[in-house]
Amino acid sequence: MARAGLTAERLARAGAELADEAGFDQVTLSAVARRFDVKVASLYSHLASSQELKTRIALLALEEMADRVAAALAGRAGKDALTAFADVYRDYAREHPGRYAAAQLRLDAETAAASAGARHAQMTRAILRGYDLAEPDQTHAVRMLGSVFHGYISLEMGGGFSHSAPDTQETWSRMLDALDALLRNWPAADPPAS
Amino acid sequence: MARAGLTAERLARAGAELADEAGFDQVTLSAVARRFDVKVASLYSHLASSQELKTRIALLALEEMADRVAAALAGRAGKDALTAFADVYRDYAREHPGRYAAAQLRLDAETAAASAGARHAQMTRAILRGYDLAEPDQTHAVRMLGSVFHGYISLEMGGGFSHSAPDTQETWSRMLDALDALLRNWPAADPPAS
DNA sequence: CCGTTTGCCTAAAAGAGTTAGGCAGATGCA
DNA sequence: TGCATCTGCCTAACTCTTTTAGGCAAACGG
Repeated sequence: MARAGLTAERLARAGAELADEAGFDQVTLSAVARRFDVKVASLYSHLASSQELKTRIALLALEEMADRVAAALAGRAGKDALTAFADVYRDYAREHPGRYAAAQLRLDAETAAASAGARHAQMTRAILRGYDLAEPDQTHAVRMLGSVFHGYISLEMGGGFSHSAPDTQETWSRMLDALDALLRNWPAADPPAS
Repeated sequence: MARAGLTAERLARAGAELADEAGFDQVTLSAVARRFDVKVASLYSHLASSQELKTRIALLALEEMADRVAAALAGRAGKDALTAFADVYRDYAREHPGRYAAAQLRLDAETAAASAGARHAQMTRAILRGYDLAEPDQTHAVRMLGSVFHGYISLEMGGGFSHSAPDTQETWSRMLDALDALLRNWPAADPPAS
């Protein structure tokens, strides 16, 4: 029988395309096998399980996003960097909704350690170099930025802000303005009541 | 044969418990049927599909959260209200991770309209009464709050902030301080560069 | 008390994941 | 080049979940 030239990487790439086209929850060994015109069981020579396929898609997405962020951050600082950083994630999620969803997959500790996760953390922290934040506030701010961006994107993609008055682009810009203002003027612990 | 006394509501409630115990992705008609010691096909007298079960769990969770938020918001204003509001979501997610996950389910338009979603939106807006924000900034702020809380909780539950230095409770408090400060001093559109 | 409704049943099919074992094309070594 | 091994894809079989069709008996309404 002719060999199809399968590889874990090729399977992951096909899975990523399928995720973007049909949704991450439609990513299945059967669907991928169909795409290569191959029997499902054949995939087990390259993947240990359906879970591995999903994990590989997640890792692929994390790498791609990290690469884009790195490129976007080069030569930028302050609010310029903040905006570029945030836009990379939002744009990526719009271009590759399935991959973005995959990237939210909970990875086990060792897989996470080997992922591009560290690069993301590092680059998020790099954003803050343009602002004057000492530890532990820097960590708090890193976590807050991650939360806002991830939360916004997932709500926007999930239709949470559906068809209401100010469009979402407007909110996105104003939110970045607000975050920039906040980072430039990060409040001291336990601020006065008023 | 003895009747088990099944109801869509009872099934949803059992599904919610199962979700909290084993994860929302483990919620399956088979598992719920097992829990009632009933054959799977019998569930179809009460539910049109597995999807309906999931949707009902989501609606249940949204209701429960809305009730808790309403109770927490009574008699509070300003930062006090903001904190109570945020804590309700975070505590709910910790107590009922499966239900919280269910609440993130994408609902179709009519189901969403009939859900407690409107109450959530309304109460989020109520938080801002303690701050001086006119439209459209109010909407931007509502969306931002939703994003931060949802994003933070999902990252925290997904292990995104795992075992790093300042504990997550500390970040949560400081983030609320920061949001309070931000809302009290919401920047005008397009702020100066520095 | 009887007829209808309805709740749970069995049976069956389809789709997904997974494992075991086989065959032939590709690869490697003399 | 020739042969042995390896490896990639196959068939077969089982499990689990979802869903539909049709049956039987308990509950219910007049």
